Amino acid sequence: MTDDASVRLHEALMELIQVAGLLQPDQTLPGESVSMSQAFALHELDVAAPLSQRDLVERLRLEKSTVSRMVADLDRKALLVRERDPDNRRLYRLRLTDQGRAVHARMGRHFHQHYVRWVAAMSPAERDALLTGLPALVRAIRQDLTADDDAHA
Amino acid sequence: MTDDASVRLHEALMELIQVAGLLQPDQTLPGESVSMSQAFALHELDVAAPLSQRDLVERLRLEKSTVSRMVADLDRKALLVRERDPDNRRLYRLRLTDQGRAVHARMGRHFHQHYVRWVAAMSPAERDALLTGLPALVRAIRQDLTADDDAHA
DNA sequence: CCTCTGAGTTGTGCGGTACAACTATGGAGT
DNA sequence: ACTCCATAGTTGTACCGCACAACTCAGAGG
Repeated sequence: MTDDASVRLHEALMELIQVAGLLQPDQTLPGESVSMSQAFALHELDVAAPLSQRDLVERLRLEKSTVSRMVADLDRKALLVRERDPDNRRLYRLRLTDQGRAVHARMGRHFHQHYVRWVAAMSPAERDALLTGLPALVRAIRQDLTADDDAHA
Repeated sequence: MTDDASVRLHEALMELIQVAGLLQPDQTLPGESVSMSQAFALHELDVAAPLSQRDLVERLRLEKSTVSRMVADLDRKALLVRERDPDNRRLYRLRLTDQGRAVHARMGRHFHQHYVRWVAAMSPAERDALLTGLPALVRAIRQDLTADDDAHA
């Protein structure tokens, strides 16, 4: 039954959260002074620049004031530049600097090392299963979220 | 290659973190005033009581001072009782109260509703894949962690 | 005894977040 | 044009969860 599946999913997700150390404060790169959320912001901006702060608010699901300070901090660290959109001077056009891209790349490589070890500790069948199931789960959660938003609107 | 798998795992996990709202502050039950870590503590104590605070420190991977205050809070809320171990009065023997168990059960049911919706939004094949891959991932991460601890010791 | 270890507590500080109130830019409606 | 409202971003403030360090207290060995 799907009920049993839910229970097992619950267990597995709890364990994942615990084992991944998601209860502790943000930790990204040992030497790097960027928080978890900042790392996500760098990623978003590396993949799809330019973005406004409003865009980041939606993608990171954070409050605009939080994003405002976070972006200001990244700017201070010269990881991104904020130029006003000439067509609409209310908006920023956020772009990573070369340094920002470099930090993002370094973090990527760092995490990659973990993932490689994890993948190596799994059988091919388990790996395939994970890479099928995990994206499906993300899709399912997204679906649930949008349904919720619609109901709320 | 396992390299490609790592990359895809990276992507999937990042999306999971984002979509699950793990960047926002702790949120457990809408009406319940217990934090994420407290919820985990309740779970541990419901499954395997009595536990000492030292046990919780290990299981939750938190600092002993954090656990101390957390337990004190749960005690204040009458969700658990702290009795000293008569054989060794340094240790506590933490046990949930009936109310604590009730809160844990309510939270369980609440999350369960989410999981049911998520599972329902997945195909049977995807569901099976997830329930194969996720525990395997947890096992792989644990393996990696213990290997790390050993190297550190 | 005296010292050493281990469980738990308390003082303190920090980082990340939200909420509310603010400024400033732009788009309508009359 | 002038007013009104919506939107993008900023600033003040407060909270929560966590770690680190220094402490107390109970037990074990010499």
